[in-house]
Amino acid sequence: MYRNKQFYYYEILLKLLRVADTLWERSRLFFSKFNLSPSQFNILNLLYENKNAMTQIELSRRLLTHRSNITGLLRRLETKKLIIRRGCRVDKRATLVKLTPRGRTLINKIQPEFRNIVYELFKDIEITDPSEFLQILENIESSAIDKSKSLKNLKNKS
Amino acid sequence: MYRNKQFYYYEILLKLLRVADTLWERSRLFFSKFNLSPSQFNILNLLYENKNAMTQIELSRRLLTHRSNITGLLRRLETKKLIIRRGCRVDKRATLVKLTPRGRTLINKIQPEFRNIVYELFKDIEITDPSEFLQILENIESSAIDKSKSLKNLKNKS
DNA sequence: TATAATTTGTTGACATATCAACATTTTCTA
DNA sequence: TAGAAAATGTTGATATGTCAACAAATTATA
Repeated sequence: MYRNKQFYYYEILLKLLRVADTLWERSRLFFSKFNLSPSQFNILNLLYENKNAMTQIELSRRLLTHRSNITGLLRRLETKKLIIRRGCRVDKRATLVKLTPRGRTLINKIQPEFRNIVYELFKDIEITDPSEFLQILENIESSAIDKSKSLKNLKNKS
Repeated sequence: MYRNKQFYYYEILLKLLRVADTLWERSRLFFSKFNLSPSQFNILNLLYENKNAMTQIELSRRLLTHRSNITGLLRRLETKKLIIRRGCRVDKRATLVKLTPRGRTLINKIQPEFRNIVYELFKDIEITDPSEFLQILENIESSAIDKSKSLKNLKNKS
C-alpha cells in the first residue's frame, strides 16, 4: 500500500498532538498527588533550575504562555506558599519570583519520582536512534515557529 | 559526550510536549482566520468524516476530552449554525450531532488549506523513515495510556 | 421482573489559556 | 532632553478543560 509523504505529514501532526495530549493527562494525574497542575509544576521546576529569581516575563517566555496567564498561576502558587514575589528594584515595572524553602522541598521530592515515571513510560519502547528522534522533534518545532512568525507577529510571547 | 537512555527519555518527553504546544498554537492562528478554535475544528472534522450523526459521548471518546467539555463546544458551534443536535429516538439519553450544510461547506473550504499548511510545515524536514517515526509516537501513546489506567480508572473517558 | 448499577448529558465550581485595555515604568529617537 | 514607543504586569471578558453531582434513561442482575 503506497503512502505518499503528505499522508505521513498529516498523520504525524495528528499523532503528535494526540500523544502530547495523552502525556499531559498522564502527568496531570501524577502531579495531582501533590496537589499541583502540570503548569504549576513547570513553573516550580523552572524556578528550581534558575537559582536566581526570575521575572514574570522570563517565565512566560520559557513556558510559551501569555504573560497574563503567569499572573494567575503565580497567585495560586503564592497562596500555597510555594513561591514569593517582590518588586524588582532595578526595573520597577518587573516582579521577581523565587521559590520558598517549602517550594524547593516539594520540587526536590517530586523530581526523582517524575523521572522514574518517565523512565517507566519509555523503557519498553524501541527507539533505534533517540538522538535522531529528538532532532526531528526539534526541527518540527523550529519549522512551526518560523511559520507562525510569518502568520502573525509573536510580540506578545517574546 | 555520553548520554544515557534516561537522559533521552526525559528530553524526548519535554520536547514532545513543547512541539505539540507550538503546533497547537500554530493551528490556533490558522483556524482563527475562520473564527474557529482547533477544538471546534476537530469536532467539525470528525463529524465530516462520519457521514452519519454521532452522539456526544462518541465525540468525547474520539477527541480525548471529558463529556462535559463537549456540551460547551457544541453549544458554541450550534450558535454559529455549524452543527445541529436532536434527541436520539432509540436511546433517549443520547443526543445526535450532525453538521449543517453551512458546517459542511466550511469544512470543505478549510481542509485543503490546512493540509497545505501541514505540508509547508514538514516539507523541509528530513525524516529518514516516516513510518517508523509514526510508529514510535504510537508506542509512546499506548504506553502512556496503559500507565494511566494503572493510576486511575479512566471510566469517564472511555 | 424489581431494583441496582451504569450510561448520557447538563450544570456549577474552578484552573488554565488567550486577548484587549490599562497604568506604570523604561527605552528609544528626533 | 522631551515626547513617542515599547515593555511589564494586572484586570476583565471569554474559551477550553476537569471534576462532582444531578436527572433521566438504559442495562444488568438477583
